[in-house]
Amino acid sequence: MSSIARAPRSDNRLPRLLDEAARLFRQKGYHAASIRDVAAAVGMLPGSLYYHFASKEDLLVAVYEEGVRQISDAVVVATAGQSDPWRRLEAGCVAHLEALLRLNDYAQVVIRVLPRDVPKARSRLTLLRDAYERLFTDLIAALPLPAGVDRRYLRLMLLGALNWSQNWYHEGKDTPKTIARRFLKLLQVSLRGEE
Amino acid sequence: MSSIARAPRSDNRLPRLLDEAARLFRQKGYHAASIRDVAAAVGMLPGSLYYHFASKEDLLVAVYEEGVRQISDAVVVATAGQSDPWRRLEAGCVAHLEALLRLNDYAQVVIRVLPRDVPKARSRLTLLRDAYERLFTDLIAALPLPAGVDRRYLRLMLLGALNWSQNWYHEGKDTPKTIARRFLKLLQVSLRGEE
Amino acid sequence: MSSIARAPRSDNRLPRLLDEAARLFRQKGYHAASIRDVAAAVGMLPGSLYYHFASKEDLLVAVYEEGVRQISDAVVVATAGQSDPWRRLEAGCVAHLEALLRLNDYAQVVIRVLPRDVPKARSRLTLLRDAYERLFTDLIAALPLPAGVDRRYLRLMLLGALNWSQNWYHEGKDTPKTIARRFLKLLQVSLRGEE
Amino acid sequence: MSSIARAPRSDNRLPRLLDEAARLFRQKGYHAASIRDVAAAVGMLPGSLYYHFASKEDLLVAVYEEGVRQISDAVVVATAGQSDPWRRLEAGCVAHLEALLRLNDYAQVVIRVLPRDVPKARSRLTLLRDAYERLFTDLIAALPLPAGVDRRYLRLMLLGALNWSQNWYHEGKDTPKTIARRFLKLLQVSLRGEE
DNA sequence: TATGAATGAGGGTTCATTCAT
DNA sequence: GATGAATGAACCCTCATTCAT
Repeated sequence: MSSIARAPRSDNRLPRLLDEAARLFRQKGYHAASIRDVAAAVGMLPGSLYYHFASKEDLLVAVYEEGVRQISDAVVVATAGQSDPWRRLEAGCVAHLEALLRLNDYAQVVIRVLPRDVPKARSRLTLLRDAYERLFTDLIAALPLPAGVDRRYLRLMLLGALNWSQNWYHEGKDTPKTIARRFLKLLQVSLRGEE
Repeated sequence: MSSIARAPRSDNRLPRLLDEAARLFRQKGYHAASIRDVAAAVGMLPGSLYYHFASKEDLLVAVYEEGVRQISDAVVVATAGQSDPWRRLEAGCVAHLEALLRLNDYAQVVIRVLPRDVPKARSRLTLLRDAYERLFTDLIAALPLPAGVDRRYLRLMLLGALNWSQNWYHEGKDTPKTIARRFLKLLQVSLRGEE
Repeated sequence: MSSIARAPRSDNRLPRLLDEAARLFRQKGYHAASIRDVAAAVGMLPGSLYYHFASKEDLLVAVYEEGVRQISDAVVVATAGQSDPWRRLEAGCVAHLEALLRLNDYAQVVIRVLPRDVPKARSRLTLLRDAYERLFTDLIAALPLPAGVDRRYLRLMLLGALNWSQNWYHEGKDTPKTIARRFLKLLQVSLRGEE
Repeated sequence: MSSIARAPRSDNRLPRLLDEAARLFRQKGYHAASIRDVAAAVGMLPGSLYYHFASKEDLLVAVYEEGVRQISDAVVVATAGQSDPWRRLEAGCVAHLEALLRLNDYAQVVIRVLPRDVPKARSRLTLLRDAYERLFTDLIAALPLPAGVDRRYLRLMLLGALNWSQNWYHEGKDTPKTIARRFLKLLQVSLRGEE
């Protein structure tokens, strides 16, 4: 009846390894973050890292996978609370941008490290990104839109604008939430007077 | 009166050096393109390059400068032919995107190589980018817009979306011109039916 | 009377381990075949291998031992059927060469991996080789030879030529049997006309 | 008339680099001799070596080339003094073996490092070896031999036996010259009494 | 018998850069 | 303007091996 308490899962350093990799890839980018940096951050020797990952690219892919998982979850959770299509899209964009700009090393890596900069992992990274973007394809598919609006371009424009914000955002000014909402507003209203 | 015409331009290889640097930075990115690669492409030895540039960052900055110059010229020339503010903006976006996606190694470097990826040159690169973006600030300032529209966000959204297209564009489908126009259209019309 | 039959051989993987080690040492050589390679080939982890062998050198020595055992057996069996000394030598050479070139990973390792390439095992490997070569010392001792012929050099020449054939033999042309016979023939006849 | 003495060829360290590489490859074999070893022996940093050679394999090939050159020269010079075909062959074998066993790091590498142990350089090494062996093909072609003697096998046997002597030779006993002569003698006489 | 996780050393190689000539 | 030769640091990675479990 009394069961012996099983030893808690071995004090695995793999999660910390991923955390530090995410942090460094986000901070310095893929090329500038060395395997040594990552290993040192988790208190390992560089070679030890290769017990967990066969190559630096594989480490990146693992971070990407986790990044996509986390940001997907964030978007799914955020949109679940809404039923109105525009509200749902807005919630998704806000979640996306908050992960991207502030909260989440993993998610930031997904946007910051561009597939074309890592040829050996390019296709895998692209697949992961594409899978994620499908969430937005769906959110946009649900929008009631005027005839003739190309939903694909709507997605590309919206996500492009959001993702690019990593290049100009500085903590302290507008919040991610504000940014996302303003971008959406620009799409919702007509900028041409004659309408 | 007739002075002996001195050959005004030595056959120096600096232009080719910049051309090849632009090509390689565009193709591989900053980190993956080595000084060796660039030197080899011009038929120089790596050390010789340092006669022209004090560091790899300086070489990048020189390419950036030329890139900004060329893409600025392209935008200025394109907009010069138009007087209607929206037409002017459209012409600017098309010129921007064509340089970015197809025509111009220098211009592509300006978008492809992100300042944060090159800490030692970051501020210089950012200054150059900002100077260029001012062209769009002006184009957008001239637009007749409904009250309450934040022109700064309009610029950030539009340029963000355009710049990000480097990440998904593939030659053969839509042309840069089409893409630019569709993005603008999305901004011009109201996506919300009720408006 | 009937004792409980103990399963005499556990399903232990040591034989397969040796087999794969032999295969890999033969295929890649000692240095290029890593403990990882061997372990992976048996479906073990590298560390697990150290339950069976204290070091990579010990593993090599074990393969060598088995190699010498097998090639010795082959030679003994082949010569057993012959009584004429020259026939016996020929049978031994053919058996030696067939093991060496075609049939036997273990035997091939004995010739392919040179003692001087593995300093830590050098003396042990040399002892094993020497023990094996004694078979040929005996076969040659039994030959009726003209006076003045140095039997030691005969052995060195014959075995050297045979062993070196690993460096030029390609499956498909002459068979090991043919090669061995031709070498012997060259020794048996006089190449100098005047005799 | 009095010309200004040109600066003696730059005190190039490449020759020393090759010398030390030859020495170490001969001493330890290809795999066990590291780039770091070679560099240290010549007083360079490991990376500096790559100014001269693009890879470790290329360094080996360069040593091989020099080895083949030197041993070829030795054989050519040695045989030049003789006119009798058997004497010429003998002189060639003696020169070959002296280079192989005692005198010449470069030549020893050619025999000690086996092409199959260096897959990336295999074909190049084999070509070099083959070119060298053609000297012996020619020497053997010139021999007056009984009908039916296969000269190719004669070459393979002779060179195999000579080359393999690296595996058993120890300074102090018989000299290379003696060894070469004894091997040849074994071929020249008939070992079969009845012939 | 093995695994999981790591060590410590060292592998070959590439990098941006320097500087005498 | 450029070369030839090298530096020093760092690169990613692989090695044989260890040891608690």
